[in-house]
Amino acid sequence: MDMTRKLTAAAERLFDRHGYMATGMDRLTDAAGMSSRTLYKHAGSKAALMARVLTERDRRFMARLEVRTVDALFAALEDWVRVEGCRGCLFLRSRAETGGDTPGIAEAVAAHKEAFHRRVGEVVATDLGREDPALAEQVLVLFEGATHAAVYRGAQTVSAAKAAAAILLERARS
Amino acid sequence: MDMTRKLTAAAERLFDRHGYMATGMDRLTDAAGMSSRTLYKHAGSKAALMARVLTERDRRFMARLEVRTVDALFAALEDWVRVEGCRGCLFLRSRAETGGDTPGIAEAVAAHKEAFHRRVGEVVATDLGREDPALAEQVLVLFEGATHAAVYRGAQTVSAAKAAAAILLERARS
DNA sequence: GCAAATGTAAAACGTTCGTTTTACATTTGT
DNA sequence: ACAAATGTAAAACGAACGTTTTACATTTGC
Repeated sequence: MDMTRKLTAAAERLFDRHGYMATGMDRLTDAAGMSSRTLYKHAGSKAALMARVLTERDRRFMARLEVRTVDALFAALEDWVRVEGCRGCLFLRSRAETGGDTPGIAEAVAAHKEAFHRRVGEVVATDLGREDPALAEQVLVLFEGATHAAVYRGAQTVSAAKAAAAILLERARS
Repeated sequence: MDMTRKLTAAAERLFDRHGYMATGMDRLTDAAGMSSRTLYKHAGSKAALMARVLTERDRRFMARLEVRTVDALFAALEDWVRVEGCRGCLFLRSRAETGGDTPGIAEAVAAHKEAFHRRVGEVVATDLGREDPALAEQVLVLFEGATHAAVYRGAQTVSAAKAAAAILLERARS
C-alpha cells in the first residue's frame, strides 16, 4: 500500500507530463487510486504535494550524480533521460509556472539547484585534481543545456554536451 | 493606439513573468487596458493569444541573432538577457505548461526551435568556413544551457558559455 | 449625416478549480 | 471486543476560470 509513496509517484508523473497548473486534483486522485479526503490527509495541499514531489525527485536525481568524473556526470544524465524522458527540468518548470512566489515550491527548487551547483563543482574538482569554478560553471551550463535542448533535439544533445565537456576538461588539464 | 500590439506586448509580459496557465483573462484585460470584448475580438482565444505572443517573440529574438560569428551569437544573448531578464525559454515553458497538445502553441514552438537550430548551424558554418553539425549541436547546447542556468546562476552563465564556445571553435579550427 | 465599425462596462454563461464535509465501511492496536 | 485510526464515495463549498452577451458610447468612411 503506502499511500504517500503511491501519491507522490503519481503526482510526479502527472506534473511532469502535463504541468503543475494543468493537472487537476481529480486527475491526481484517479491516478493515485485514492479518495480526495485521503489525498488531502497525506498531502495537505496541491502546492505542498508539488513541494514533496520536488524534494523526492531531488533525492532520486542527486543520488545518480554521485560520481567522480565529468564523463560519468554526463553518463548519469544519459541514463536519466533514457529512464525519465526529455521534458526539461521539472524544478525550473515548477518555479516558472508558479512565478517563483509559492513558498514551499520556490524553496525546494532553490535547494535543489544549490545542491546541483555544489555537486558539479565537486565532480570537476575531483576529476581535475583542483578547484576550477569557471570550468565548473561551463560544465553546469552544458548539463543544463543538454537537459533542455533534448526536449526538441533528442537525447543526442547529452552526448554532444559530454564531448564538449571532455574537450574543456582536457584543455584545463594542460 | 493599435490595440493588437498593446495586447500582445502586455500578454507576453504577463505570460513570461507568471506563466501561461496562472495568468487569467482579467489580468490581461487590466494590463492591456481594454475590455474583454475587445480582447476576444483581437485575440480569438487565450491559446491563440499565446501563439501570437510566441510568433512575435520569435521574430524579435531571431532578428537579434542575425550575426556572423559564434562570439556575436553569445553577445546577442547577453544583450537579450540584459533587456528581457533571465526567466528561461518562453517557448519551452509554453510547451511544457500545455503538455505539448495545444495546436497553435505547439506549432509556434516547433517552428521557433527549428529556425533557431538552423540559425546556429549557419552561424557556426560562417564562422568556421565550413559546415560542422556536431560543433553546431554543442553551441546550441551551450546557448540553451546559458539561457536556463541564468535563471538561478545569473547572467554570468552567458559569458561562461561564450568562453566555452570559443574554445570549442578554436579547437575545431586547428 | 448616417450607417458601420469599434470601443467600454458589466453581467451572465456553464465549467472547473482546490478544498472541505457528510456518511459510512474497514482495519488495527491493546 | 471495542475504540481509534484510516480508508472510500460523493456531495457541496465558494471562488475563479475562459468566454459570450447585453446595453450603450464614440469614432470613422462615404
